[in-house]
Amino acid sequence: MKKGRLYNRQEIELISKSAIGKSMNEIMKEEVIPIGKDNVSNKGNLGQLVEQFLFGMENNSESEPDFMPAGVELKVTPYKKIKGGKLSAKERLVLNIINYMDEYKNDFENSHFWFKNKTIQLLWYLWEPNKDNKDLKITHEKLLELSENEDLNQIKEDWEYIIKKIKDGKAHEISEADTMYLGACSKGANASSLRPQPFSNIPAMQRAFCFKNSYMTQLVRKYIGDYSDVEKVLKGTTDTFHEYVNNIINKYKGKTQKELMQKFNIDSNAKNINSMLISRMFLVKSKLADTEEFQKANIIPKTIRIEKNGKMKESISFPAFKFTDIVKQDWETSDLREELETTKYMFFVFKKEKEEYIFKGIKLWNMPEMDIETSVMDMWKKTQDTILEGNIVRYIKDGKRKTNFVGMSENKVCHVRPHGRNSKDTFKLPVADKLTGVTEYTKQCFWINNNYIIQIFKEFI
DNA sequence: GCATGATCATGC
DNA sequence: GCATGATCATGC
Repeated sequence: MKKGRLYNRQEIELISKSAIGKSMNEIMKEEVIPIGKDNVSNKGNLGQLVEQFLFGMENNSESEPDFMPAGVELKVTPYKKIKGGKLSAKERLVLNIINYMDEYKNDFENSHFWFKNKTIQLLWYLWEPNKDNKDLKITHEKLLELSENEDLNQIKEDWEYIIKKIKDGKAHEISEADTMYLGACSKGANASSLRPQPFSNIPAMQRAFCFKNSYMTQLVRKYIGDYSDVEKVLKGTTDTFHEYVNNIINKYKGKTQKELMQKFNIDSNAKNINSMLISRMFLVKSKLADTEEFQKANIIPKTIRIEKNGKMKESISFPAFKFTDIVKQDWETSDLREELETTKYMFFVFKKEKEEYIFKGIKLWNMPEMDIETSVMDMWKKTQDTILEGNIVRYIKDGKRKTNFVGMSENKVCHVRPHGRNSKDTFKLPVADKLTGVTEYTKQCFWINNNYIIQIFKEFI
């Protein structure tokens, strides 16, 4: 039988199936193929170990697919259980590094991305906390043929978007949140892993193509479990996501809130009335944010109101954070940084004219890297310090506690403010507050400043 | 009118 | 009962 890199597609699939139900330790014990044993790394890099012990391949960093001439790329990737018993990808799937100097010369069909990744043999393992990597079990496999994939058109559109940024001399402005399914994630230790780009003198952060974490989560749910209850936005249409969204927006643009409420037969004075309206526009029963396409692309819909004077009264809230989580994290791997780098926001704009809010359209936006790495980082680190030092309450006046958290006037992009049912809705503090001695405090969250975000809505004002 | 603390209505 | 998106209330 042929070996290692020379396996054909059927053999690759067969061997992959034979690994199901086994941990790396078990596979290594079997010693089916004891090749390359001398340079086994003990770091527990499962991808490398699978290559060596399951397929008998030497480690390589070739720029062609792992199996040649079969043209199959091997990927070993984790998923996990999250609350409610649902499954989720644990990581984005990192594909090939983007060579800014070369990749733009190609069409999608002869791109390096396509050459390397058009056929991917996936091996999924279930990640569990506090377990050695080599004890985690491989549970599922799937040969992913991108050419037959229902998402191919979107993936191609994403690839072209990234390439266009390179051609425009804007490789340094690329963000993983730019695109829907195929992203360009940063690769390298930190922001100092810079590379030249062909149409600008500004060095750009090294990036790799990846399937976004959100996209991988949907693959996990589709091929491993939990898929049935996910509602699709695109039903019985050949439109792409963006075309479909545009059609819907054009249909309702210019209508007043009252007209929309009548049309959809909603009578409510809920604070989230506008988000109820947009769910109805898209004909979805669940929340728009919970639909397959929004989940896969990690797009979060938000409604905003612009007042007659062209300003927003309110800032934009995030879910409450846990004080105990913030102190455990580093900025580089923090939840907030991860979210801002990978999330695209779809703002549904309602503007007040005369005495009525009118639906004006949508704006897709993700926060520029520059703001994340300066203002947001600054706020996050100060928040962590404040909690760690137990230095939350500054003083109390009229029964209201003034805090030392970063305020709106202190930071151009974002701030920290309460976010709970009321002031008694609290989370535990890791360190008791010095002034008051309390060991729990009103839930807080990060907010995007209204006077920062308003600048992106110029076209609606 | 802005900044900040506080809270509401919904849906699961 | 809780998380969440969204907005209200008040003092300077």
